Amino acid sequence: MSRWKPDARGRLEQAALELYRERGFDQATVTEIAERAGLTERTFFRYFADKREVLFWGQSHLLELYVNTIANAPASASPIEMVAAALEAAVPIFEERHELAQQRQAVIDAHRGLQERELLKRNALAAAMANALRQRGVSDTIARLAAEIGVIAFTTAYARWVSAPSEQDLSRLIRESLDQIKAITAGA
Amino acid sequence: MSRWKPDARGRLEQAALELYRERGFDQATVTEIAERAGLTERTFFRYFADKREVLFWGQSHLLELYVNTIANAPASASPIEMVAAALEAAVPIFEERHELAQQRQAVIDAHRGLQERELLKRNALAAAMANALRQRGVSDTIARLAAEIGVIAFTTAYARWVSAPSEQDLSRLIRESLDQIKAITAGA
DNA sequence: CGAGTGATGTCAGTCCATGACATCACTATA
DNA sequence: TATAGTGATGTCATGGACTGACATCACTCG
Repeated sequence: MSRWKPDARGRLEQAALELYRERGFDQATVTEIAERAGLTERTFFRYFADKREVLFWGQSHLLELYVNTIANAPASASPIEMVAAALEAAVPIFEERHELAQQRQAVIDAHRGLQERELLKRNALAAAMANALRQRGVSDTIARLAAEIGVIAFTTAYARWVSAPSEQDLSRLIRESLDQIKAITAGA
Repeated sequence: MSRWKPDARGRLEQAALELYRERGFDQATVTEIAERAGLTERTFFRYFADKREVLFWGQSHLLELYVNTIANAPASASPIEMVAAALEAAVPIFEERHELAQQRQAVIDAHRGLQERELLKRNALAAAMANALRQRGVSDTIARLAAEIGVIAFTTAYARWVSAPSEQDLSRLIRESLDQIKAITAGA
């Protein structure tokens, strides 16, 4: 038997989600989370920068997927098509975890501070995609705007997908959002 | 002479901006801010929910302006035109305070936590505009997307306007961003 | 003139977050 | 196989953000 139980990070993530659901984010202390995971408060803060981050750490590899997809998109694609391809590529990751996504989102929706963090993560995704677009030769402003538009389309679609009682096709919802954005701007 | 010096809130705002600029957000304690304003820490927290909010409280009346502008837009206007009109209406408020905007933005750009708060405020603006659009009969999804697009256009334009050494026409920058968004989506 | 009222102060307490240092199973290598 | 790391974790101390409960006291109003 090894010295420590494996997957400390995963145990902390699970304990945190449980406690945030049971008593709400503010009522759950870091000490409690750590205890439930069989660790100490200090160790919690070695894995996660703060009490909120524990709900978002898993997103870090999404960013990589988005960036790689844009980097490998066909040269013929327009900026918004590259972004759409990236969003599409990540769909399976979400569809495998619909229930977890619902639980997690309910916790976030109940707390301003968590919504803040979610927006920051979204912003980071947009910035990373913009950067990837720039490396494909897209001008700075167009890259930023295309990435932001993509994030909006995804966010809108994701919100509907998460809150839907029966599971819908996330890809289709994303495409619908992009089409609607196109219609809105064209109509001006 | 009245019992207290007037404008406690304003004094706190100014003291906070000064200290955040002098030593950075993390190094400035609330106690110091309150002392510089001739008050106590406890009073700071009566005016502002937390240490970040002091930089954003002033935006609260912007929201009102956006909402009113959309409420009074001509019935013939499209959703995105209503949003553009709202953004346009707020331009003078910013143009009167270019230097303050620069100082404030420098502080925010230097601190993740403040960027988070800024995103939350932006999100609140988008939500308020979406709501105003809904009351003008726009469907829920279109209202949300149009408001978000408007916020992106504004954010992009504002970033350029703030960082520009010589003062540019913010209205023009906003219109340019909207045009670029239109081009990006149309090209898909 | 006395009873509020409201902005501010005082005090005690909780929890988040971090730095410094200790522990000790495991590993590598001489 | 002895020994010197190594790294994940624990322990301890501390500071600072935030909150609730209660005190103060110039001002106002009847």
